[in-house]
Amino acid sequence: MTPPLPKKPVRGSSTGIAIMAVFDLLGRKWNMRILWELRNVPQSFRELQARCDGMSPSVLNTRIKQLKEAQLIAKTTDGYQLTDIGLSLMDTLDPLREWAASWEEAFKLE
Amino acid sequence: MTPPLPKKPVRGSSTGIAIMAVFDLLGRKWNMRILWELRNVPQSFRELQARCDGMSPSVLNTRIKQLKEAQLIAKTTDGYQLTDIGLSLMDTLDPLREWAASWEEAFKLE
DNA sequence: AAAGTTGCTACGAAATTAGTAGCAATCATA
DNA sequence: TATGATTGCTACTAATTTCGTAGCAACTTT
Repeated sequence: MTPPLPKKPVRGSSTGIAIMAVFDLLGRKWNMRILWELRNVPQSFRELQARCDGMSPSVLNTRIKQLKEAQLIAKTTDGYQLTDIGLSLMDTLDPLREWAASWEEAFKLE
Repeated sequence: MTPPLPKKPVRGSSTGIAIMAVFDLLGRKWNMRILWELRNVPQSFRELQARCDGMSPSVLNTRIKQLKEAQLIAKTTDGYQLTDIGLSLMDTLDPLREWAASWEEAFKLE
């Protein structure tokens, strides 16, 4: 399971373009959620697991490894937390919240 | 495989919050990529498949169904294309390109 | 009318994800 | 300082997802 990193991509993408690596990384189950849950507070393994609906520890473990390798999170004395780049990713993904709301609206109008 | 929709989520998320449905939907392999490839040009099934590195037609087919159900794409005489909401999603995701570039930078500096 | 193209389904194999159990290390409490 | 709880994580199996190939019916093109 080659982890997606820029420059040396990844799962079914032969292009080598960074955005494809992003799609690959974020397209794996739980990755966005994990980063999202870490956006405000550093958390321990088990805290994180709990916040992610009790996701299985084996998967969480591999996700953590990949996200660390991708330099999006790091382990500190406070637990796992976003790196600067990781945080900036969450910042650029933040408008998703608003979009999600309008998406939801669209469904109510049916 | 319950498809993720707002209000009635989804795979391992019990919250019911729209953003979680987004994470679920976009967290499935190929979904972001498919939307991304459609952002400028409507495309036929086989075109789309080709652009997505020849992804397997069975998966593409189920993805198309889900994305249609989520009202992000629609089938027209020109092929599959983004709906308005789908397009707005791509707009809010657009800054990812720039982020990906800086992410890549961070790796070069190692 | 023959040959190609397109959209899609079937189906078995491979890979990913889930779930449960458990264990060594640290921490807290008594 | 013994005891019990908590934490971080690994092992292992089962379930689900994804892949890959083959193929077919409905068009289109020649």
